[in-house]
Amino acid sequence: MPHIAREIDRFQEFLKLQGLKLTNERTALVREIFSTHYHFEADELLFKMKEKSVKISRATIYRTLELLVKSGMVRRVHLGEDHYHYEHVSGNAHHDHLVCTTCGGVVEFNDPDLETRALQICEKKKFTPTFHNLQILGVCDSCRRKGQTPEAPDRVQMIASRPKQLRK
Amino acid sequence: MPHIAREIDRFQEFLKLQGLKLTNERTALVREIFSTHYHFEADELLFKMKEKSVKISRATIYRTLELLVKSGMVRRVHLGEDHYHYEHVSGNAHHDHLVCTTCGGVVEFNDPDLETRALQICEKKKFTPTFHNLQILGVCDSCRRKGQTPEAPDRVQMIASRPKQLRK
DNA sequence: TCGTTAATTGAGACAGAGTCTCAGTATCTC
DNA sequence: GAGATACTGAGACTCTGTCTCAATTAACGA
Repeated sequence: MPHIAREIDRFQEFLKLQGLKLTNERTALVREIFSTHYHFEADELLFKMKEKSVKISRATIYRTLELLVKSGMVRRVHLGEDHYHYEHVSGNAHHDHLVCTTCGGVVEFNDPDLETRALQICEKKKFTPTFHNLQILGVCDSCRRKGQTPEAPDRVQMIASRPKQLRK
Repeated sequence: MPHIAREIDRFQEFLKLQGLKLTNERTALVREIFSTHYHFEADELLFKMKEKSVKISRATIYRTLELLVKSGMVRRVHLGEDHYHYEHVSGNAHHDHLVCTTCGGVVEFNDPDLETRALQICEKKKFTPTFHNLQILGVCDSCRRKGQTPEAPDRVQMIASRPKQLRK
């Protein structure tokens, strides 16, 4: 997979600039993240690696994710749950999320008009923005067809989440 | 304070509809939330009550907040930290947040154009929205004047947070 | 290729936010 | 006022995430 090799190179370059090292663990994680996952949780990554019998500790997972975020290759986002989700950044295009509170599905969108408007608001408030994060919670088309009706606005606080894997 | 009495009534009405009871603890929490705080954390509330020598357990705090969220009187929001913040809903006007990553300050804004655009996006994606949550992270005017420069976009992940109170 | 040095790793302790259980207590309704 | 039922507090527990420290490994130069 040439595409993944490129990501690994990109990461290595970043590491070198910081005087840091590319290890087997870091390589394996970049490979995993950029090959299959899109939105994922740290714990999920830990589980996947265990499944593949690649031994990587929780501490290393979190440390590597932090580096990937710093390098700009991975983004840390809130999707309405009480912990972080991560997503890899391939096209570099900023985007936001529609999160279905019924099935937990996530749809991305990028809307230049919305971005522009957000910048105008910042300007008006003399605020220097660096990052923004918009989640719209609701019910996706296919869940709605299945008869799911949305909760009253402002009361939706939980989204459907996958069953937890065992920790150890 | 007639205004707070009204909020308590509102909550009681909600509780009655659900076959639930208004207790001293719940009343005290509504009073606290609607009298002084605006954005607050569960733990902060716990601490304030302790300070006032009103004995309320953590479990009750969380249980009551959940009810208040269900009733629509309180909203649960992410402000860029890894745990929830709450805010009471008085005017019922939806708003979003500018969060300063330097001082931790929060500025609210409500922008009809932005809301409209968000709805249009949902329509296009056949998504039925119920709630949305937009945080713009960056540096506020007064911090910028003090010479704080923003981090590179997409790499800002932490915001300044107040020192933690002791748990117990 | 080898040795040195400094970064990295894993195990497990720790911390913070939030949930759950259960026995004792308070509220609401009649 | 009594009974039924919901509520509370204490503390155990879970989950996410961080930290420490001894042992390991990558990277660089000779």
